[in-house]
Amino acid sequence: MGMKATVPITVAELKTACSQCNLLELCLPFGMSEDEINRLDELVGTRRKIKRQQNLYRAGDPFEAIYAIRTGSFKTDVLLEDGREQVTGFQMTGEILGLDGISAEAHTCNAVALEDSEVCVIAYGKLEELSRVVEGLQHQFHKVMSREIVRDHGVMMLLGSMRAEERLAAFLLNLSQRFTARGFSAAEFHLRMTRDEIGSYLGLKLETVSRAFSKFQDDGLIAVQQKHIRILDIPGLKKLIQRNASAR
Amino acid sequence: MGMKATVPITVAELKTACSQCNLLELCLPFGMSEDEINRLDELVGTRRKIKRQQNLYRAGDPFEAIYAIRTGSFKTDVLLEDGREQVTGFQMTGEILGLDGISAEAHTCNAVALEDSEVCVIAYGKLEELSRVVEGLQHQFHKVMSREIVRDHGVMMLLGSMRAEERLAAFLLNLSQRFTARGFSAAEFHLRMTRDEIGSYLGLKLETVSRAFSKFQDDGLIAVQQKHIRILDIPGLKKLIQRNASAR
DNA sequence: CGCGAGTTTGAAATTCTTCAAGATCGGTGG
DNA sequence: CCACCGATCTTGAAGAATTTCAAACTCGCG
Repeated sequence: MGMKATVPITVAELKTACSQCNLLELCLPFGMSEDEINRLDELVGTRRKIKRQQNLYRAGDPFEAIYAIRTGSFKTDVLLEDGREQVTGFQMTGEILGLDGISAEAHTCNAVALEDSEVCVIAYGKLEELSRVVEGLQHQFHKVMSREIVRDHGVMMLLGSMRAEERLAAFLLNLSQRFTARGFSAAEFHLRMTRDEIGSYLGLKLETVSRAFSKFQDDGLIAVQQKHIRILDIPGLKKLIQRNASAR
Repeated sequence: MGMKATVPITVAELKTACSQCNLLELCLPFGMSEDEINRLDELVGTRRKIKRQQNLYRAGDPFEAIYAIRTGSFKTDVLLEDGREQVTGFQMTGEILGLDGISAEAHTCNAVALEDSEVCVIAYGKLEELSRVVEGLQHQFHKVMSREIVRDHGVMMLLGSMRAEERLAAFLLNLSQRFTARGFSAAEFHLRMTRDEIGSYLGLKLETVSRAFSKFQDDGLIAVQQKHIRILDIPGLKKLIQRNASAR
């Protein structure tokens, strides 16, 4: 096991050049010039595979890196002492995980893979360093963080002001839109999360989620078969969110 | 009204040196070296006074600056087409407003002064520029954004997994802790927001908020007199949050 | 083929909201 | 100086939404 400086390494196995990545328009480099993106190659140290149900990180883990999802999907959640779980988000390819850790130099939530997944590991120190010289990277990184804040406000709106069916409609439309952005069907997809996880995210019990799914099916808005969803009436779902003027 | 280059200007009226500010440990410069803080003087362009009930910015306004609260307090909210309001946060001195605007170069929520207030205007372009050369500023700014994300997750926990009384208890404890950090009493303070605004923030109707206040008073946890709050039993409030194991 | 995790559905219980009516407060004008 | 006004807050009672509890169903997998 001697170390030989000349041992050839298949770099592609370990590192991922952002410039070669097909997730460019969804991920951190979005909006950067070609020139700038080429300077990002040192940014992504390694990739890391995470098996379904495994943690990418846990609350309390020291913060060292943020992660860009290359394949697969995740949920993030926070736990209360008494065991209550709140899912704070579901993330898919191109989205960034771990931003919560910057504030206290430790992660504050758990990130769990919903399926076998792979992430690009972006050492945070390197990111700060590089974003001091690559303006586009600095700006894009700020945008990513800000987008997360805006997204969170949307979830608050959902949880604080919408009723059960509106929440689920908003959730489905959000998924649909994100699948579309990734080149998948807007109308047909597989849920990677359980009813319980959806419920936790939406502030509802799993039975309530299930009932809302059934109701949508009865109303001809969607076709559900366990985790397989087909949206039949997108405008109908949209109307649901905006019309029910009665708040909670 | 001729312009004379030699007219003496009382700079202190227009600009605020961070290095002279008593909010240092609460605000953006927190954690930076004295040396670094001295390089911040060009950062804060002007101060701006906002009267009670007036907007610092509105959803849709072009994004140009973030704001540090010097005096007073604010709420931020998002509105749905049908008029529903979701208060996304209450901010006090030293806290930063406007981070939501970075993502789309336009603000996505409204910021309204809850009392006559004053903010430091931090031009965003200048902030990016300066944070490329002042490492401490870069890092602190990232921390501020990350902290906002963590805070939002806490609100999601609140809205998604707690019942009415738990939410109010968590809200009061959070206020108490933030007042303490500012050198005010942890146990006695004036609420700057209405029951309706608290309700919107907590995902409850104002009557529910009022009833929870009354209940806490009956239980000897607090003394309420309209907006004046005296907390009598902080451990009691804390227990409320963690003990009620039954989730929603 | 059967097991178990995840899902659906029903009925009762609970929490929160809605509607309605008074009460309280700070400020204003006679 | 005081009565009154509007805004805000409190409280009660009825109603609605969601949860809880319980039981049965479905599907993929060993």
